[in-house]
Amino acid sequence: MGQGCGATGVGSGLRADAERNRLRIVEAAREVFAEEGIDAPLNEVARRAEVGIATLFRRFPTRDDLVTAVFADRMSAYAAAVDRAHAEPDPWLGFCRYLEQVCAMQVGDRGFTDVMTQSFPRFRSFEAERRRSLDRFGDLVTRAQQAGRLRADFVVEDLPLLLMANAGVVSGMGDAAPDAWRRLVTYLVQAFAAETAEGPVATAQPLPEAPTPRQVARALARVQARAARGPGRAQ
Amino acid sequence: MGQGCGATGVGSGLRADAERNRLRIVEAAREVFAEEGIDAPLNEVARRAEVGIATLFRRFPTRDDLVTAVFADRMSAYAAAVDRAHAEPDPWLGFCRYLEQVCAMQVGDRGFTDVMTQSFPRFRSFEAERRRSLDRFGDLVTRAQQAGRLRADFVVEDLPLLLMANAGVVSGMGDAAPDAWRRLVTYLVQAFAAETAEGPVATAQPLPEAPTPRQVARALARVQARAARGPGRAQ
DNA sequence: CTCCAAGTGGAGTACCTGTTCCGCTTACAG
DNA sequence: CTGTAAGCGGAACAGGTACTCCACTTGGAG
Repeated sequence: MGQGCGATGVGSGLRADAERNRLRIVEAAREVFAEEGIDAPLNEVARRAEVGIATLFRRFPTRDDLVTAVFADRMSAYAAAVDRAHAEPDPWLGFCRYLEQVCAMQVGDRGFTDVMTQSFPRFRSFEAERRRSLDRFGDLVTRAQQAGRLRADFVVEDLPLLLMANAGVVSGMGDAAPDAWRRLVTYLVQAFAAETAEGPVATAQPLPEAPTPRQVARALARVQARAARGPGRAQ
Repeated sequence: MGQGCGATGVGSGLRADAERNRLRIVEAAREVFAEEGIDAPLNEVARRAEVGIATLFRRFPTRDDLVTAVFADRMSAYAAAVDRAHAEPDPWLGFCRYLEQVCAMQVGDRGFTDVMTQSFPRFRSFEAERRRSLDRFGDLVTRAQQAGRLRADFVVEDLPLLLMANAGVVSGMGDAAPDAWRRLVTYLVQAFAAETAEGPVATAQPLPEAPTPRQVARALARVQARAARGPGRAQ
């Protein structure tokens, strides 16, 4: 007698109206998160989706479930970027374009910036993708170094460094100067060039130690812990 | 008959016990702001000062009053740094040291980072000091450029850019990698060197437009507006 | 010592956000 | 068409923070 779940065709297992609401919620969350970051009030998401708050919580019991659903496709794009970079025949150009693309992704979407800089370990579902991307980025680095274009003391951990710096500029400048980040990235790309490292300035001032992978991991975990402690404030 | 205000000696105009409490509050706020940023709950400040919440609000009617009191001396230090830089005989060294000092000030004090990156226009009392510092920094820039050590396309608006980038790294890495910011600053200093700008990489990839002073001002104002709208969240 | 204005602390109010509960509605299988 | 489980919405509860009010205490002038 009536197991109810009709499953009209796909394996969603949701009633048609429920599936429709789910999509409305994700769509609304995409907008809200982009504007206010992933800590935006969920009330607002439900309101914009024209859905009761309970419906939102029923479908996405935790904020992270919602974030995961919202940014899944962007994460794929992030993962795809490194593959595109590998396809580029010129190692240095591939390296530079990758940095620029990744930084560009942080622009105009505060939510994705949050996900990129604080939230990798927070969302388990993204961890595998992130790890793979970083590995592939390592290949990119090696290739550019062997071509003699990227300085030898560049390490993969400089990528999170760049992402955090870029996030600072993006969130600091906001829409008042939406292209300011390009200037930072250009400065840094020039600093990353092998010839810069061989110049007298660089020789006189050696690069300080990069953060270790463990340190980066701890840093990201710390942000996660802070977010867990208090879902408020933060800014 | 009794106008009450004894004024023990200095012009504080406060009763002795009240003055004592004021100091306790500022001291507590200094600690709390350093740890949690300038949006930290004021409850916590009052608790740590062992003072009733009403006392805090009576003495500092707005959060900004408290922030101003807490960071007045640090702002003086910030202003003094540019003078020290001018005293340095080598223009390039003075320029570099200034950048490093200013960035170092953002480390280990989340509150000061907030004040430096979001809050200049928010706190009128600091506006004059900031403007003067930026002017003096402009002299530093000119001097270093005339010495042929600083690239000609460097502009004073690159300083807020650097501060925002640095703030991103400082808050992102936290105490997990407390020295990571040095690596960013070193990269950037090398990028700022004149010889870097003359290299083939820089020539191939010209620097994008810097944000105009107006854009920077608007960016900072925007952050102020957001902070005014909702004293929560942020993080 | 007396007195009172300055000062105090904590309870109270208001607002915001997260999260759950529960009675009502509806899609859809039979 | 009908029954029912899935789904729904909003009220209610909970916790945290900003800010105010007011009855009580106290420094210090005279």
